[in-house]
Amino acid sequence: MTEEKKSLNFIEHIIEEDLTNGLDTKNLRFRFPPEPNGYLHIGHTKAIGISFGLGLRYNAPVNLRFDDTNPAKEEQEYVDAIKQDIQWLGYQWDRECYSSDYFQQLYDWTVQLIKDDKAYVDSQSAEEIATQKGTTTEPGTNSPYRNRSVEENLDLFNRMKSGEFDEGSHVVRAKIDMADPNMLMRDPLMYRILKKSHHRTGDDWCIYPMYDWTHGESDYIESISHSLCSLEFKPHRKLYDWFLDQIYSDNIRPKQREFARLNLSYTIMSKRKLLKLVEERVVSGWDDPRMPTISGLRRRGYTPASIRKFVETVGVAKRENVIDVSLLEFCIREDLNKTAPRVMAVLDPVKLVITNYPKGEEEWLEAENNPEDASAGSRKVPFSGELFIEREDFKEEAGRKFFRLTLGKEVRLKNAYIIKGESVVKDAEGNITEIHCSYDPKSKSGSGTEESKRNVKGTLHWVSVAHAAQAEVRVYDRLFNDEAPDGHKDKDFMEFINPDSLKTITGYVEPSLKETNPLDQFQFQRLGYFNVDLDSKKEKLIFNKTVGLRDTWAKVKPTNTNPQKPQQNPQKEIPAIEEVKRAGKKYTNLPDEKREVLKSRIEKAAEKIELEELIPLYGTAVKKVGTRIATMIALRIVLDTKGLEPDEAAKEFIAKGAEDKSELLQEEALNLVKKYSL
RNA sequence: UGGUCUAUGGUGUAACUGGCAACACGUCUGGUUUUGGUCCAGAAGAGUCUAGGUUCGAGCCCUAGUAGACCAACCA
Repeated sequence: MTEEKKSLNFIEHIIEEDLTNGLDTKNLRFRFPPEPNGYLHIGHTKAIGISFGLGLRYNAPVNLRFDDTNPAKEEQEYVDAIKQDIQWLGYQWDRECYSSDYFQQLYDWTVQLIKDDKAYVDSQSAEEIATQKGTTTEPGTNSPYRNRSVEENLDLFNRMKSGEFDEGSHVVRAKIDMADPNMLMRDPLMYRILKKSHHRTGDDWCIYPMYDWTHGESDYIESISHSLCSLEFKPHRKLYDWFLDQIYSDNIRPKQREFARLNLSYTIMSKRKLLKLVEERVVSGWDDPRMPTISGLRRRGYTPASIRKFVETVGVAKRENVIDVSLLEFCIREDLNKTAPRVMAVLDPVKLVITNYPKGEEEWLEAENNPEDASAGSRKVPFSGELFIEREDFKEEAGRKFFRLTLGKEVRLKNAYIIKGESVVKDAEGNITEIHCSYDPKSKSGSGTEESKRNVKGTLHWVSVAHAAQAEVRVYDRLFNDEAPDGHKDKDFMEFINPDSLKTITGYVEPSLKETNPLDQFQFQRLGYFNVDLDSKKEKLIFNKTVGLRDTWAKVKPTNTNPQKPQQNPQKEIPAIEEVKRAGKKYTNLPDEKREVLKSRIEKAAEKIELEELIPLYGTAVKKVGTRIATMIALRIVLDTKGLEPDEAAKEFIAKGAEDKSELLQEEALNLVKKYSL
């Protein structure tokens, strides 16, 4: 299609196969079916990305379908939020559908099932039905109501619909098999009575269909060709197909396929748990920038492109996975690096006085907006004799790896002059209150002088004290201290909440930032990417830190407060005999030169092996030709280095090898035969 | 305990009909750079969960085992 030669994931393989088996590309149609009972989060973007991505790839329509069959939990507010989030991500659905649109059709089909003796009304309590279900190891038992007559069932179902009965008094069940090893096939519920008002159908209905009875039929009604969902629905597939069998005539037959859901390290994805964070005020709301919700990410400064790239990069497969947040961070940095204007802001200020700068002077210096984008142009920033620089950028005594400002050394002020540290002023406690320096007037950036082109090792960002604007800056850290907060059986995820996930600081920003709008994005040079918060106003600027710059310096600093898990792969100590086996496995499958490498590896390992150690290998080695060869080579070396004659077991092994089908093995064996004249 | 699914560098995903295990992130070098960013060049790191089988040849096929996940809501 559009891309060159991207490898296909397993779902694309399935589709390709269907296509070669005669499915018309025109009949391809997908769907994204959220339940409107909460906000979308980063986990959903995988499902969204898969279905909408397939739509784009095959130029096929994708329906947005709200799976709204449980009025107890669903609200219009969520419908609206979900639509907004999907649009913001940049995807376009074909039709906007609702499962509730199919209530009548579902009802009619149920009547048909009852007539066909495939469904019945059960009048037991929920508890009774549950105990009859049996367990995963024991079959269930039939309901006493299972053999009601068609007429009675029809009558009861009709009266359920008309509101004659209380909640919980009757349900409709499919008549399948109470002994099926798949629990979902043990006469699953199709309808329950729910006297609740629905956000779309109001009080039209007081019976509502269950998920299983709704989903496949909705797919069928909409002519969905491939119905993609996450792995926990795998057991539902059998039921999905059974229900489809009952009503299928000749339309497109939808196919459910399942993929592994997305897990992100240091966060949680469950709607229930996210709700708890909101309710217990751990975060400020669903769109708190620390939340993994789409709205949280948006407020944090993540772009649609970065999220789409992320989803694309994580891939699609069927095994459980935990994706490192560093990949998400990479995606947003990559995007923002190309697009975010560079500005200067000082978040932990210390005053820098330029002693030889004319008192009261100021000048407006040219500053490039984005070195990655020539069309971004430039702007003017005010400079004066009193500046703020980052406290971290100065050290009285510095090691040779520190190339920021120290006494007696030179650094460049970004877009300005080269300065040299002269002295410090301290308060009574010994804290530095001012740093004094001198500047070289001829070194002004862009002035064309020789001094302006001089190379100094360090470059510092700064703002002018007199011109800077004050701003509140919210710096976020991960919400949880644990890689998998909800992955512990014995501990609650709330125990892992990071108490320092939000730091609110007051910083100084260059004056150009007074003219910004919420959600505008910037790179604060040398610090990271920041955006303007939704609550920011001209009188009170508020910025969110989206993500820091990649920082290799932070890693070598002794005071690294953000401990990355040390994940150096320890060199595994492999026993010599194991080495021979391993090398052997691969032996026959390689070209000559690579085989030589392997051979020398075997030979080297063999020097450490005793003759007796090889005996167990004669047995297993008979099975695999590579192992046989490796063992033969090892045997040769062992005999050589120890100056031994082959024992009985070895002789037998050699004799077998000399008659082997594999020429490589024969060759090795024959050498030994000759050498020891066997 | 029954059923279903899964197993490939630290992480995630590839490897078509069996044929030199690749890509991205991360890590580490070096270079460029008025951001310790970007960019450029390079390196280390897996022999594909284990044991068998089929095959000239297995990550891929077969058998058994092990480990993990999912399944007993009038939720989706």
